[in-house]
Amino acid sequence: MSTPENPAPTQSPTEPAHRYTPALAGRIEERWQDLWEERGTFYAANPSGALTDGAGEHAGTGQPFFIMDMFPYPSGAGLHVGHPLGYIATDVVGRFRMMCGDNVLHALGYDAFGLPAEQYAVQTGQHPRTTTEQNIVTMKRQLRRMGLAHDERRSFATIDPEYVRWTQWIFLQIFDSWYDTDANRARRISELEAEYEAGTRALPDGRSWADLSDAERRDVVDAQRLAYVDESPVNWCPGLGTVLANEEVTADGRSERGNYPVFTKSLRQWKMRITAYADRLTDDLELIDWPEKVKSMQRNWIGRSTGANVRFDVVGASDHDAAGAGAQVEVFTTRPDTLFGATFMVVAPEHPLLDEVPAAWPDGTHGVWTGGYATPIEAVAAYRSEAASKTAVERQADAGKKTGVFTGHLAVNPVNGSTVPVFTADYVLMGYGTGAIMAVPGGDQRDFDFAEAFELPVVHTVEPAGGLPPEHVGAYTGDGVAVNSTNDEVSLDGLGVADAKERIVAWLEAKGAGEGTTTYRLRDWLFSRQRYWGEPFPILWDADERPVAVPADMLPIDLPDVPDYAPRTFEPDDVDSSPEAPLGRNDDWVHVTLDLGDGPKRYRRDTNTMPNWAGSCWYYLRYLDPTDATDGPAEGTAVVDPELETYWLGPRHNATSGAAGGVDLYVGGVEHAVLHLLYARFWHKVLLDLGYVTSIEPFGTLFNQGYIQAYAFVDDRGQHVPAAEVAEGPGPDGEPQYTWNGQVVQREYGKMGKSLKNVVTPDEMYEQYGADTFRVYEMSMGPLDLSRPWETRAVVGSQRFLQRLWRNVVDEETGEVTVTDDAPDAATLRAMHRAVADVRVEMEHMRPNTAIAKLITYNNHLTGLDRVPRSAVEPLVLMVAPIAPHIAEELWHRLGHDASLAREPFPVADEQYLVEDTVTCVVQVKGKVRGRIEVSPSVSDADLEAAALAEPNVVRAIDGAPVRKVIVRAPKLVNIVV
RNA sequence: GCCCCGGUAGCCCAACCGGCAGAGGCAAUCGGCUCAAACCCGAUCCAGUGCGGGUUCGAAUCCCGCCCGGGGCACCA
Repeated sequence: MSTPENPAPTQSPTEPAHRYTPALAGRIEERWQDLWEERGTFYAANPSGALTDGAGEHAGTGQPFFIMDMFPYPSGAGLHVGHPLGYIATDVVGRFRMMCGDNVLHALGYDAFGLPAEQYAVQTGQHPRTTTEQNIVTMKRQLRRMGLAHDERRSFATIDPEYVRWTQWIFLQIFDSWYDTDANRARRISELEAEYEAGTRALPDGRSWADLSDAERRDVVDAQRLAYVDESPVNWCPGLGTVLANEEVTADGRSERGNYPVFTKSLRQWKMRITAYADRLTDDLELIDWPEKVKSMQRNWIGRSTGANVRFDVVGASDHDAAGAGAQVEVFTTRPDTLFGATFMVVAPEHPLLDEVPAAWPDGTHGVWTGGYATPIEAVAAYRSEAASKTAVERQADAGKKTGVFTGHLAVNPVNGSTVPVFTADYVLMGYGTGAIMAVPGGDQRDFDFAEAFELPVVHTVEPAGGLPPEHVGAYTGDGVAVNSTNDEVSLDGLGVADAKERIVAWLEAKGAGEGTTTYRLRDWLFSRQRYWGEPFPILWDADERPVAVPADMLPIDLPDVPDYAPRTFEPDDVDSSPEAPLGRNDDWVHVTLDLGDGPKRYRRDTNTMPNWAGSCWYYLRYLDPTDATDGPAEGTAVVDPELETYWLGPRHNATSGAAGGVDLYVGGVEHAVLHLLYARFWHKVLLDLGYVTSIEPFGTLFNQGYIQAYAFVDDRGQHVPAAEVAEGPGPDGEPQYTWNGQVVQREYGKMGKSLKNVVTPDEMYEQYGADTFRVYEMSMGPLDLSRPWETRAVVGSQRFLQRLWRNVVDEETGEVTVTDDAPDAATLRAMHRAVADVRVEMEHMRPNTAIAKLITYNNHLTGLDRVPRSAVEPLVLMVAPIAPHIAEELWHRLGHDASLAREPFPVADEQYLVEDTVTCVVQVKGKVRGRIEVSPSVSDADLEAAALAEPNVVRAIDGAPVRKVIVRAPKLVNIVV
């Protein structure tokens, strides 16, 4: 077995024995990876407990710095070169922070439950646990070979029973909570019961607690839990055989995963009351350092909008039958100031008002309103069934086209007593606001379109200064002042929009006709799935079909063996199908007899599993305290030791941590903007309310990395051809042309994927270049947040850089270290300190691409020297270390240092070498460069101006014209205006 | 339709608060090394910053209006 010091002879006899070849790089890399592991080099020290650093010490004076990657899904397909980009970036930051003296915590776990793992297992006919664990082993090997500075002791997978235990434990905490809107936080169910018992809190429906049976009391409480079961319309996806959360359904009504149709079906399902946190989830975005794009996506998804609920009396109907007599319809509007312009109403087709409609059309019904039907009953029934049968896709396609029908109901506008017709139309959604709107065609384009189609009157109640131009057609949605908005008691005329809103809301509230309110687009999170590969719910159903929490000491509830773990799926468009949970297939598991303190009883286990998001909702906490309760409080009842949470995550736990605390750097793709990131924030806030954490937000700083894209090539038949075998050459017109086996192929730009035949794997890169070269290339391709194309042939540039670095220290022929102990010359000193100063700035701002450029520049300077001074190259080796750690460790070692450089201080520039002896001053005439003069950096404005005016080329350019103005920016620039 | 990001050399990308358009890499060309080639070393070539206006002594950078590419949202009252 050869060692890096004594490499095996290379194939080619002419190749120097000690050249930095891929083979040598590989030996160096694997040796250091073993050494780091043996020494525990990257062990992060907790302030107390079992986890110390590699030397057995607890956390010292270094600032805690917690770095995280969005953890991977161990796919069966293996990694391609695009996947590790973020992992390398966080590794570079982590190693850099370590060299800056921070106590860095960086580890990687695996998100291993979920649909793809299950589907892969079904395909290969194996148990999901088998395939998932195999995939994790493969992925760990690929990632280890990259040399990531992770604390391996803190790695885990969400499928580990010890992890599942805590996922289920958190679920039970949420189940055991309700939201106190007065205190604006979650509290324990026992406190709710105590307040009901004491009579200090009224029951929602006004009944008396004392009068209720035990069963009734449980129903009251169960309905208020943050994790609750209810029957309501949910997203049912027959193609996947499970229900889905709103966040998992695309805008055109298909499943995000698998792209199957999704139908609305009323089912009894578990939900999480995330809506209780809508305000805090919106407001606290102010406290964290996230990309504005992600923040706005979250705000958008939560969709807070303030306005008013206004009640319209429904009239007229009583003349025909009893339906609706004395009834009211409540609408939500963000523009109560336009109430005087409401000339009709629209309710969603599913609105309960339509359950009974008048038997005959009232007087004054326009022909166009009826849709040709003889009675409102027929018209509404027809429209409702038409709307119900419309798929989300069709509805989407029809957006903008206004359909609807008059319901026969008339309502009274509370501000002016005018009678307005009530229509139903599918442009009003039952799921938003109250499912009913007041239509103001003068102020809303959608209402205007509807009014035009149905010949309804238009009243403008807002006008811009100077009034609407006579040629104005359509709604006026701009700013302006109220007009036509006066009744006997209140007038809005002349008020701006904000003032008008305030005045009319006050009037509505005084009249009892409405009140100011806030609505949200966010819905409660549908939390149950009818799949096998997920966490079972720690819930038992008693004989009365009421839920009972499994005691914490009985956790985890393991997945049962079932004869078939494939989900029961259906034809993707089978609307009438219903979910069937695979866990129900094991009768022995489902039915249990347990003594929960009131004697042995029969229970039925909940057969749902949790969504994939559950495990990723709290994994950041697991990194802090990965050894379960052994590190925690004596009873072992908390998900994370409070001391560790405060140390790593608490508000202002280091110099850059904000008031919300949280992970110091969280890197991942933007695709989780509203799913994982919203759910995790919600769980974190529940844990905060219950006192388990002190940080207000889980992720203090978020960074979205770009994607590595790739070119793919297709032939005439549209078939992809292997990208690696495509040749590029000039075509007949001089433009680049691509050929494969002699035939011309077309180039496409996009993802890297098996079916596109353009996958490049990290393993190939290790083999052909080594891990360090691969790392340097990925980091030098461009800024981290930009997507860019992979180009294997360009990797050689990074390899050349490392080879030159190697040769600056080691003789390729003999393997001898060639550095001298001579003092560097002045130019080298200046170049070195310039590089040190610049590289530090680039690293601090997470710009490895420009840091590498400056390292290359300095390395090239050293290459030009006859002998490289040790003191000139050692700082370079240290600065390279975060990006290419193996070669840096090896050179550091060969330069005579016994210890790893992982915690050597990152070089600091000496100011005195940063000032140049002279600087080149540019002299412009009318903004154009006409001359250059060498001057002292400390030259005075006056001297510089005089020198500039004397410069021969400048004199020629001025050509005797009178000088009007001279702008001097000493010492770099003079601009002469003539 | 609305919102966000981007457009600089053949390609990937730099350019701080407006101050010489170029740090780095790839490719190409030439030269050196070599019996020769590859590797390696050295050098050269290449854009006036997507388009049109404006502000300024001076604009890749700031403002206005467009074009192209990528992403997000989309009958949310």
